[in-house]
Amino acid sequence: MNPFDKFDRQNNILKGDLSTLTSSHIPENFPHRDRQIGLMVESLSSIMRDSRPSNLLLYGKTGTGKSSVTQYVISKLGEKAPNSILTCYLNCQTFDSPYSILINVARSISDVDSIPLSGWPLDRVYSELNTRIEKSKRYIVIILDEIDKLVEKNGGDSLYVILKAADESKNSKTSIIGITNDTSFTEKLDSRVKSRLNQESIIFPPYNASELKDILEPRVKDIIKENSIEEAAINLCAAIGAQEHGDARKAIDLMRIAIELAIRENSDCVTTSHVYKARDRLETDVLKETIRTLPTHTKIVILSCITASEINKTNMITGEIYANYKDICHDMKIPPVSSRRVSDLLSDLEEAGLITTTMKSLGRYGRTRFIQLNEKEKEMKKYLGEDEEMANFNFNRKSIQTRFGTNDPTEATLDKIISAKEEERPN
DNA sequence: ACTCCACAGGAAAATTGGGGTA
DNA sequence: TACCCCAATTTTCCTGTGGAGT
Repeated sequence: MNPFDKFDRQNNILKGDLSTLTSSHIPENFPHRDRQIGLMVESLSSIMRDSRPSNLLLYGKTGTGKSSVTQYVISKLGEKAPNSILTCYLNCQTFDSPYSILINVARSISDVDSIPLSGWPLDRVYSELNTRIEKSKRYIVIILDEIDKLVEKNGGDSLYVILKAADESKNSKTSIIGITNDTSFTEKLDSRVKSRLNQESIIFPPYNASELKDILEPRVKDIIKENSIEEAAINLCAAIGAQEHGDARKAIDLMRIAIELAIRENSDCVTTSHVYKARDRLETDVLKETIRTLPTHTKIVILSCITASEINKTNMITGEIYANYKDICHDMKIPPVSSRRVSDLLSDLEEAGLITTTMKSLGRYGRTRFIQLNEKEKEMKKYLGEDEEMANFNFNRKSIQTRFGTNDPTEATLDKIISAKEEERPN
């Protein structure tokens, strides 16, 4: 059979465009978000009257519609009042320094590309931003996604600078929308920032399964031929999304992948088994992407964890991981970073969900973090093996002897200490 | 009660690399 | 070209700490 036959064979399922089932797609209506939309519109339209700009803070876990609703509302307002609203969307994970934020806001106000990515003193960027704001005479809405990252990284300085810039603009009205999934976010703020930022907040609660179904169903019906999807498949997507703290993004991604799989299998109907397969694939995709985008030294650290765990099985501690890491760097002829730095990289890995660490004190033998790889160890190793940066690492190497430096309690002692500890606290 | 391990993690110093000015 | 300024990243230096050993 000619492999290209597959190409022109009609699929039995799709009648519309599958790309409407991506999380970046902004739909025309948002089930169960009327209240939030109403509040946002109310608040934003008050900037357009001459009243003082009020800043908004949106709370909610991932996939509860914060970003999508924001983009939707902004675009609708833009249609109502063309050429008077200017938006600037920034993800604070990527742009986390005062400098990069100011630059990006300034650039989106007017794209005269005169501000270099580095080199200017901050106050020059600041005054340049102010003149651009005043010149533009438009309403400016700055959306700061994952705004909590700004506080973690440098104590909220960036936030203060940007709020001040917004406050001081005279001719134009500038408003800031902060998006966060950290409900305790405001507690970490310093009071001068808090009063400016926390003027109005809107909460996006997680979706439950039936709400997720209301989201999925109309979108699916638009692009799928009649009777080409089991009701149960939709329900399952909704249920899995609801389990994951009411995550609509996950439910939507699952649905899309399930449909793709069904098409690839050339079946007539999307079934629950497609959804289950989609769930597995989604998981591996996320893991693969997480590992691929890790910085070089972070990759080596996770590699160090993996090779160490192959020998040690359990109970890896920071010192061992670092010693092993240095060995690997030596093998790969890469200069290693300091142990202090590796300590931070381990925290990064924990945040990325690749490892779990527990602080434990071994009394005489110090206090350190115990490191456990997550259950996808084999896959992680495989993806690292495919990574070109890791190409000259010998994946068969085995060498790790360090344990507690020179002052080595025997393995048995350590195990005793640990098991004694675990008996104390069974959970 | 006191010691001391093996780090955690804060703070300051040093390095790196982009950019400006003369 | 030489030299200065700047932000970001890392290193260096440091203080703090839970609990087994003594």
